Amino acid sequence: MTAHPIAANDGISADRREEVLAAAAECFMRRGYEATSMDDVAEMLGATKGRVYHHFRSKPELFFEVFRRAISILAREAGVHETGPGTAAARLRRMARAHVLCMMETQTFQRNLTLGVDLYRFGETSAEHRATLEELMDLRRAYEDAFRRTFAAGKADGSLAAPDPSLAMRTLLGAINWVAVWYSPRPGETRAHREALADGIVDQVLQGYLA
Amino acid sequence: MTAHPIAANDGISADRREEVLAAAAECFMRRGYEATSMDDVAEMLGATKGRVYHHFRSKPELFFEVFRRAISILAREAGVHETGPGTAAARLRRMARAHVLCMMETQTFQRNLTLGVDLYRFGETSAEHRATLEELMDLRRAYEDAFRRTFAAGKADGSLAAPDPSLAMRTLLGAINWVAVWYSPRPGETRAHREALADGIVDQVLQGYLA
DNA sequence: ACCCGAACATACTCCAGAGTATGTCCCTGC
DNA sequence: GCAGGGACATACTCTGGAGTATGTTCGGGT
Repeated sequence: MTAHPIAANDGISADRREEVLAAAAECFMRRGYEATSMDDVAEMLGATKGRVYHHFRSKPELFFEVFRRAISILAREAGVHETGPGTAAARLRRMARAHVLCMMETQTFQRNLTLGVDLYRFGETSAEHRATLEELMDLRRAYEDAFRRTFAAGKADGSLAAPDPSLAMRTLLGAINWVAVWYSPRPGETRAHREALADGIVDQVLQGYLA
Repeated sequence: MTAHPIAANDGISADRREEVLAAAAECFMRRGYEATSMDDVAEMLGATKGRVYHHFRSKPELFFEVFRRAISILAREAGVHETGPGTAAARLRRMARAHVLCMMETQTFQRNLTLGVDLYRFGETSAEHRATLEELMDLRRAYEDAFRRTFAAGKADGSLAAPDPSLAMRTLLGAINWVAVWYSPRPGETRAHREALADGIVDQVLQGYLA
């Protein structure tokens, strides 16, 4: 965070924390939040609980970080395309395409978004955690709103035909979020291959919203 | 199952078992599988664990029954429309519409389908449970295949334009499965209201696949 | 050479929750 | 009217997992 005299040391430390975060994402994605034990996360690292608790205060906070990371990736990769050249339809296509690629390439993080929403709906978290969850849900809502706004913009500039932008956003996001559920990378699969697949998906799905 | 001398008694008993099943579905949907305790299910019934364990041998078996019920509802309500009058596009529309209505009206059961798939992907269930899970996944696959076949039929009869029926099935199911995630019934909502919403969703989503 | 703190590992505590064993009530058939 | 079993409630056991307290190693600063 703050500038330390030895920047190199800070970078190493951050990397090791990152490893823990990635292992946690993997575990949470596979077994779900509750079924994942802190020992599971440690085992995946070839380490012990000590290491995990050294970097994260508790299991909820570890999960929250995974969630936060997932959204921040989406916002950076896909959300940025909201402001860009071309019609609303063109921008929406770029957003959706980037979103699908995120679902495929950072699947371990992205699948935790759904888990987080479930946790929110009827979590028994108390006070402090509740507040954090609210904040995370706001981040998610903010990201989704980019899609909603773009649908509305498409209605205005005539490039999209969405009677209900809110509903359109939900069906579109449903279709492309679902990618994280069924997609698994083929061995020896290249980036170009994924891009082609993403294009195919987006082409088909977006067909329903074009003017 | 088998015909008993006193049919009335059997019916009453079946109803009480049904109550437990519904309570379990509600709990599993809210908290997820692992986070739900057998005491939670009992508490929702205003009863104790004794009652739950009287009707179901274990927690996994209870969940499996919920899952099985969810698919059987889908197959009965939506799957049956695979064989019907009209073009493949018309049949697909009826299937999708019924599917969406199931997502809204039997949400508690349907949301457990996703949980089941997650459980399957990396469950630590052993031997017997593993076999049951395989069987349940087959049931799900069989249901999804109805959509896949209908897309293929639409390619043949010229009513649908799906280059890849398998991919089309996935994006379509993604969009309409997602309904169970975001939909919650408005107070005082009528069946007609839900049907209108379902029509709106299906109209929009199907647009992308029409020839 | 020594100290200190980051970065872990080890060895505990403690509770929630699955499963069980047993008791209780009531209805039904004889 | 009584024997038996279905349909639970009560009262346990026992393990797994979150969190903690304490030990250990190692690299850098003085």
